[in-house]
Amino acid sequence: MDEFRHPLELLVRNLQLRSRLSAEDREAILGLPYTLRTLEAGSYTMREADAPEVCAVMVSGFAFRHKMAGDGARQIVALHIPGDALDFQNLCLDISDHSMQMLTRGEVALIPRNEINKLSALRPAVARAILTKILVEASIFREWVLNVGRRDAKTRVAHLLCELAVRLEAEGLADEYSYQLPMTQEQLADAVGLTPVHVNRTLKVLERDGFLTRTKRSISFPNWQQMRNVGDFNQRYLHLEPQVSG
Amino acid sequence: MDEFRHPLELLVRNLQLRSRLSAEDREAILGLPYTLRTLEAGSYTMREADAPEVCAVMVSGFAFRHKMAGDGARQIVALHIPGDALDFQNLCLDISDHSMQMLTRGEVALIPRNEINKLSALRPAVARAILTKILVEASIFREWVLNVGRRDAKTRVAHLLCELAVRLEAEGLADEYSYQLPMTQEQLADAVGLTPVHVNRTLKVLERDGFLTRTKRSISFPNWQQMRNVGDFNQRYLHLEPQVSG
DNA sequence: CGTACGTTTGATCTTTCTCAATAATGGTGG
DNA sequence: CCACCATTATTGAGAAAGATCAAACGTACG
Repeated sequence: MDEFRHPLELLVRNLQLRSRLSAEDREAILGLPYTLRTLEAGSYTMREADAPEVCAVMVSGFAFRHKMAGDGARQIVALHIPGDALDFQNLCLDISDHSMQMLTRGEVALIPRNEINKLSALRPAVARAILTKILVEASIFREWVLNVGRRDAKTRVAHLLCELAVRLEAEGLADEYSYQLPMTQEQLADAVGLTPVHVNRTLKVLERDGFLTRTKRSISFPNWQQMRNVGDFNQRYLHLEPQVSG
Repeated sequence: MDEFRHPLELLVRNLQLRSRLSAEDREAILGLPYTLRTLEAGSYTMREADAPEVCAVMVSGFAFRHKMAGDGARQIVALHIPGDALDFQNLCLDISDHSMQMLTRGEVALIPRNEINKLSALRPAVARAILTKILVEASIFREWVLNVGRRDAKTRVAHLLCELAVRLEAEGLADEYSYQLPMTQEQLADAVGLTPVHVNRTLKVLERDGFLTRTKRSISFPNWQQMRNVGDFNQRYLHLEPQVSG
């Protein structure tokens, strides 16, 4: 079942999580011109103040979006998994307000920005699917604000882990709420606005209390219901329930 | 100079901060059907889990977008000023993932959702202007995450005040970096992820050190350059520099 | 003029950070 | 396969930012 797969297949599947696309729409997306590129962990796909020219789509691997505070502190503001388009957020903006880095080694399909605009103009359903995806990303930002602003360390870390589990599951990249977490505790800390030391202690507590199991970089939840609870996690903000119309 | 003004005039101006609109585009927006409504401070324009049917545009007054944590804590995730559309964020989403409340008494123009969609389909420049606005709002969310996640109390509060100053100024609603701040310290606290008590102390420090002056609900910055500094504020993320194309 | 709401202040407590050291782990070259 | 190095994870002790609790003070408005 691991036959050849079109690199943009995952993007199509991702968009279809929330939008209906006709066969022609799907074909049109798969027909977009792209360049496939393999990137090392840590490499940048975009830097703050850059002018984005292509739209990268994650084919394999993980990436994160981040901003720096004046004192050098880093805040990760989003995580991206295969099927995500990394640059929908810049579609109409000429200067990037943040940076994007690979979390792991992975492949990325680079699509010229104007090709996406052309396609959107031609196919309203595609335009709408992209807009929907953009709005869901915004929803995730809002939840991220809440997470970082109003939840204590334990809840905060648990919430992030829950979000990743559900997103990976929706994409078909994890099952039974167990997945590879390719983040160091320092990156985790930058995502939740804590220090690495405190993230470490928090993970230990979650583990001690039986909410999660870690082995190397793999993570799993013995009791998903309980984990959701600890993480104050309600997936409504991911808008995965089928959307009907507009 | 306070003659009659079309309620959607401010929306048009707002969109034109980042997008070019032709005279016909502007007319088309002003031609949208709407219902004008006056809302009291504290009233909701939308609740989490609601199905949004109209798109509200702020004509006068202020509003805020917020989410609740499981323990009852509230996080304000966005502030809106006249000219902002409150529901672009829900344009393609059928269930709201957050709530919106009036900060002050104010007027709102309610536009049927599908009218906006129809107009977008008809006028690509309008669609693009709306998308741009949506992306800028997302950028503000990202900065909000950074603010709440990685800045200390003083910087955090200062940053929020700076953002409001610049946004109001851009809209022509404040001058010389002095404006009416219609928020209680409790609301301010919910916006920056602190307690009201600590916000109070922080404001006092900012005042004592000469970074700001407060009289009633009015606020001003004796030295804007210094204030920006304290607030670690760089307005790039507001994308107010003229955008050229795509 | 009294009530409700918002602000201010003090005292104390907690969570999280900081600093520092030690232990694993993974990858590399030999 | 092993020794070595660089990262990452873990742990402890002490410090600090911010939270909590409680009370007093203002102010606006009916």
